[in-house]
Amino acid sequence: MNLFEQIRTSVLNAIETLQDEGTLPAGLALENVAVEPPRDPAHGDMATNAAMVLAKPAKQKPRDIASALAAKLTDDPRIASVDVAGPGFINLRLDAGVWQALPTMILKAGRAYGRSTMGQGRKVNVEFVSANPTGPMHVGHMRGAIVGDAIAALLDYAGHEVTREYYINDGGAQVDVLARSVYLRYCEAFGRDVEFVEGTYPGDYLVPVGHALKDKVGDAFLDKGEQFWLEEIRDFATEAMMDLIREDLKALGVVMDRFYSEKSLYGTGQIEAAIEDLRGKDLIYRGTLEPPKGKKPEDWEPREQTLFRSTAHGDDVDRPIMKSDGSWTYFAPDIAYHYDKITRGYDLLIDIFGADHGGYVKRMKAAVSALSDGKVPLDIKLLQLVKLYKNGEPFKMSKRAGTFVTLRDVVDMVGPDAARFTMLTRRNDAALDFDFDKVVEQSRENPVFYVQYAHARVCSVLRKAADAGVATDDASLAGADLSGLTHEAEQALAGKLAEWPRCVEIAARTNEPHRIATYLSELAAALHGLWNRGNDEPGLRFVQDDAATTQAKLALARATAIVISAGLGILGVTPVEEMR
RNA sequence: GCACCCAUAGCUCAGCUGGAUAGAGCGCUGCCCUCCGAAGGCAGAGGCCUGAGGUUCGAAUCCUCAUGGGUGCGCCA
Repeated sequence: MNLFEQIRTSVLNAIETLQDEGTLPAGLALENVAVEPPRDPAHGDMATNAAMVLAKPAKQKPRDIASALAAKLTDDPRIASVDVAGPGFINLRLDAGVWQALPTMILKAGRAYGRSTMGQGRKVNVEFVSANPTGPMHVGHMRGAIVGDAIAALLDYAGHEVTREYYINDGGAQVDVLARSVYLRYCEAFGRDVEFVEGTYPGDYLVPVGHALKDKVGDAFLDKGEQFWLEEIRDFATEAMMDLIREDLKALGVVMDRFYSEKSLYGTGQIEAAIEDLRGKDLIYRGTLEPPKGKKPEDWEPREQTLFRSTAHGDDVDRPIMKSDGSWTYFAPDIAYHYDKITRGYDLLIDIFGADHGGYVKRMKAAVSALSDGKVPLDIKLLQLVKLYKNGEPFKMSKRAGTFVTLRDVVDMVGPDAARFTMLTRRNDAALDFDFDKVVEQSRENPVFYVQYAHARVCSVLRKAADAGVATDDASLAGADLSGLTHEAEQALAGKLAEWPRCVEIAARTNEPHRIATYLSELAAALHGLWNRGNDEPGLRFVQDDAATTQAKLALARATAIVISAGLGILGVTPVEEMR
């Protein structure tokens, strides 16, 4: 399926032949032998670094190895010509038939073209969003939701068994604050005057929750002390907030496989069990931490605490897991939660955090390393800020003034597709500019539009051909004879299509979905490029006078649309059939 | 003070487990629209890949140091 892998196999076979002949020594490490698209298309269709990689271990000159390899590679019927260039690159030009076969293969495979088995069914847990259940989600959560969902989809496409998971922080003090805030709204629902003092959430999104509570319990909690209602309102309010969050996620097109409650870890012995596991490894002890140098907290005083020896697993200092009053710190349930994930048998854990949680990466990795005896890797993606703009001007939001941009606001303004694609065009560790006007702008500079437009153009030309009586279903196009597709612009597009499986594997290996978005922009550019050439050279247009030629060209176009559709599918974006 | 992240064209950013002459869009300059969708197209100028060392046949990419920016740093999650 992956043309680059197929040719790489051919290169490896050629190396083996040379080894059998004694030209090359046996036992060479071949992992670094790569077959890649050349930087400059003039160099050919593919290039391999084999000779340069093998030169040192084989104790031969790279150019000599290259010449010997080149001679063997010409035996492969798919390889039309071979030449040695530069320090020892072997440039390959493939037989035109190889390119011409590609669209046919894609038409037969559909969106499965590019699927990879590299994951080998390994179980992966992607934990993302995990916003506190104290209010609606904002744009920062949105980037996390989109990136996490795309990573999950990407790994699924690359052959992993993926679970999307959300950790509900419903065990800390912030849900008590939520409960008190809802209590105020509840009182308000009875016409009382209330005051939102320091330490409560004044947002009006709690107004309906207060009313709902009134409907449920009547005046049972009115004029009662906190001890009578705190627990019940906490549960009620948390559930209401989670309903809100689930709805927002749904509006974005994100569906979690599991919501995992922090509270469920308390009183069940799970935290204790995780800590006991660490204690059994001699990683828990009583001790006193040094104050941080340089910036010493005002109220610093030496204190003996229960600590996790995270330094034994790469952290800078050991971390407290218990407060002085004997209750757990937030870190303890986090440890227990990850212990649970490990126990559930995942081969890989991925956490998506905001960049402001960067300080917790080392300790979390240390915990997972300790709990799994180094067997389960934890990859933590830190997401940088999203900066909002409106028409080029910074869009300031201030919680105090109440002009707080929620995830829902953004989705309502630009739609889930534009929001998702735009959020996936940048690396996670780069800050992202999000301009409300630009993400819906229909122009070359907006990649969302550019990629969608390419897909719509193909759909449009297929409709046009169908109107002219050409059979344009995938099965018919798969039967077309593509031997007439010899133009370099057509081959460039086919070459881009050949890169798709490779792109998927690189993106999946690095957990970087933005690579899919970058690839789609390039693929769209190749399609638009070919289309534009058709303006000057009528022979390159997709719809020709005779049906057979038209079908051949449409096969290439339709294959492109299939790959765009598959790529957008990973990003969670719906491909459109027309732009109107 | 320490840790982590970042630094690529005037601007916003890509850059493949290290590969050949570092790419795209915007902006700029010059051409082009009787043509399947010109909500544009083609061409051109524009770079010490922050700096200095190192590893390597080969470094924007890996390592060290420096500089500049972001984030965080014991009973908040």
